[in-house]
Amino acid sequence: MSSPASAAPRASRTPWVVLGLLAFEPMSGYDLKSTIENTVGHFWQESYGQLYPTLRSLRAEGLVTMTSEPDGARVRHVYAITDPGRAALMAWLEEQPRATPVRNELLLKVFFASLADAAALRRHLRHALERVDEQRAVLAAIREAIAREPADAHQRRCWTLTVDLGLRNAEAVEAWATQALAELDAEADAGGEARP
Amino acid sequence: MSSPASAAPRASRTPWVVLGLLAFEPMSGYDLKSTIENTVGHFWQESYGQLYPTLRSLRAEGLVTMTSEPDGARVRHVYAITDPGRAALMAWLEEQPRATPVRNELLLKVFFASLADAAALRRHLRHALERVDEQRAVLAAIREAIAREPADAHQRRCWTLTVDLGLRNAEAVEAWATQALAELDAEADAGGEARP
DNA sequence: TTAGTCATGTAAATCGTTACATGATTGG
DNA sequence: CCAATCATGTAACGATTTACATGACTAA
Repeated sequence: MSSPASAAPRASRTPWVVLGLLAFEPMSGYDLKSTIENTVGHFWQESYGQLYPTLRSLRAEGLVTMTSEPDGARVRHVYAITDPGRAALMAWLEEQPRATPVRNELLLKVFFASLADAAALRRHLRHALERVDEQRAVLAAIREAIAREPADAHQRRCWTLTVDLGLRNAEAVEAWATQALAELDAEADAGGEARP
Repeated sequence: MSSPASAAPRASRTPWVVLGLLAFEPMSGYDLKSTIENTVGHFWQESYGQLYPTLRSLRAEGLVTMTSEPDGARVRHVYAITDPGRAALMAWLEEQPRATPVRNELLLKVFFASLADAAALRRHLRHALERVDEQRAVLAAIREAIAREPADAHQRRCWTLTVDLGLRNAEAVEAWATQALAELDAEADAGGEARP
């Protein structure tokens, strides 16, 4: 008795990012993309291929409206959140966040590193340290963008909190990779191997 | 002149997890699933829906072989890595890891928390602290599983390194959430609001 | 004039999860 | 006998990315 598999429930968070940002300010799809990069970009990304279809369906559901503003020969499509949109967003914000599955390719290569040559592991660890610096620069830029934004204290605090965890994670990776490299050096010295 | 979009390049890392584990020991699809959970589960997950099709295509490419071992009335399908499979795996392990996009629903709710009621943010932070404890238990179990495994020192070190970063990340979240809750309390006291 | 950015999207393909389907074995 | 677990998968759907397509505006 095989009834058709009813399959996956709606799980995309894209609508919520969109509604959240539109709750601060009406914007175009293009603006949404760049605002996402400049604010939540260090822990959340969206592509145009997700954004535009999402805007279309949110509009169909009545959670956002679109107005066409003439801009020279072009037309800007500005989206704004509606009252039902705000209500849906609030309800979602109250819900306990679902665990977002973590996938870390660096750790995968570390886990299997004993199958490759010994230099590869060190290389990956040093590369991770370089990326920590880049990440710090990204976080600093976001922090400045927040500082420039006219917003009340509570709003600013919520935004800054996300940067804070980003910094702590960067520190965790830095301490981990540094210690790992030091231990590998110590083991190599003890084993009498040449260090690359 | 619209030639058909050639679309996404092969980006799945599932084949590499499979090849990596089979490089340690031949296994069935079922074994792969549970081994993944017990070893790399804290930073990498795979579903049967990914594993079985991947095993099929790896076999078609000659990177793994399948042997059918009778097991009572059942048949166990045991997969083993081939020499070309090992070569492909080594080459991948040498490559610099691509950045795996991070998506964190908790931070999304924190970022937008000023749009919801003030209690929700505290609730999410407290919930995060609880999940840190669960995560520590998972990591401890994996550490024990590694200790039970007969493996050489270097192999064991690589495996343990992944657990170490997991622990550091857990500490980062704990420190962050604890500090955030304390600061929110201080602000609430200063503002004269009731604390939930 | 040319590079860069603003701006709006679509098409194709792949990635990945969830739910389903099926049946044997094992321990209590 | 029954529940849990071993064991092997597939179907359907939804999520997401990448590449493409198009064109206006702007500053050097």
